[in-house]
Amino acid sequence: MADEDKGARAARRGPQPMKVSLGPLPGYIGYMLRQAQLTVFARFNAALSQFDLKPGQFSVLIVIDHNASLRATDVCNALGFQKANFAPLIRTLEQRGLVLRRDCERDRRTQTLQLTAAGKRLLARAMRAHDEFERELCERLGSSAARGLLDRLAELTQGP
Amino acid sequence: MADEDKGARAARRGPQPMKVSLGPLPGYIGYMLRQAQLTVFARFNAALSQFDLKPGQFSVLIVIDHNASLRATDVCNALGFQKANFAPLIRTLEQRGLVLRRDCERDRRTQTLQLTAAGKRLLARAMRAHDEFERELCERLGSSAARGLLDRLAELTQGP
DNA sequence: TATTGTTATACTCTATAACTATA
DNA sequence: TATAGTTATAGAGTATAACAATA
Repeated sequence: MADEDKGARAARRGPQPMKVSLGPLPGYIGYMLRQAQLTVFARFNAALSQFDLKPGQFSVLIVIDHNASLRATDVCNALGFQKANFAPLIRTLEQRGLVLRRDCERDRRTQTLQLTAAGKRLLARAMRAHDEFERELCERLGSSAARGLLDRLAELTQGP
Repeated sequence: MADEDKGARAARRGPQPMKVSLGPLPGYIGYMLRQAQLTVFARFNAALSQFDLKPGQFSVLIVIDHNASLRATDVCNALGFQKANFAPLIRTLEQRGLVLRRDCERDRRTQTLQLTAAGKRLLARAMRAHDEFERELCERLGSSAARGLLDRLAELTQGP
């Protein structure tokens, strides 16, 4: 439908697509954080769509890659997962051949997690796509402002 | 359990609570945005718990309060709700006596939304609690840094 | 024909409790 | 007794499709 039609119809009818005021919401840190997070996650998913990696899966691969002999509990504590929710996530990654679970000799309740060769390859490719994604975010903000943003976000996350 | 016990046991056993490296994650805008949003929303819910208002409900009350003769579609467009998910939310607010839906004379498909007197009173009290909550966030960051943060978040939210 | 608002439904994320096998 | 990991389950939040009433 053309804009002229829409405007004309709105003028003659009563209810119409309104210009809505958000009031003080755009000045609220919580509201803006939420909007930004939704936007950035949507862009993340678009940028990494070819790898079929959601943010949570990507972060798990990174943490496993950066720590030798990790256990499921360690990953959960580091990333804030409930262990009950971690089980299906890691099973998916294992079934995709990205992660290997090896029985631990010293404690037979647990397995140590590591990336397979295929997992390392996929993560390396995903990291390149993510680095480009991150670079675009920083370009949008300016590199100095981007560092400042990370510092502010860390301050919000910390503490009581 | 005392720390000494934990440390001693960890030394003699194999697997232990590890110091886990997050690798590059704390340098990623998406990761830090998510952590900060989770933290801030948890604090929001604590600060407004006595009013039984979740962030989405609070934002709906604010938008209705700041716009005369709003329709459901307008609120959905402004706040990014699906209309199917808005229906139960606004019904809850109506049943709590906070919002009034008046049949629209000019378009009988729709109703105009407005706050009841009780809705205005509750929102006013919730706003005072939220202003205090926001003040604490800004204190944590410093007021100049807080303004900068809002600007960066707006830049992330905007555009393609 | 298009739009408003509703219901039904499904998928994801997240949270808790109960269970097993170990320790 | 306490811990690691699993399953089952329930609650949010979010998405689409189909529908009735109205424009």
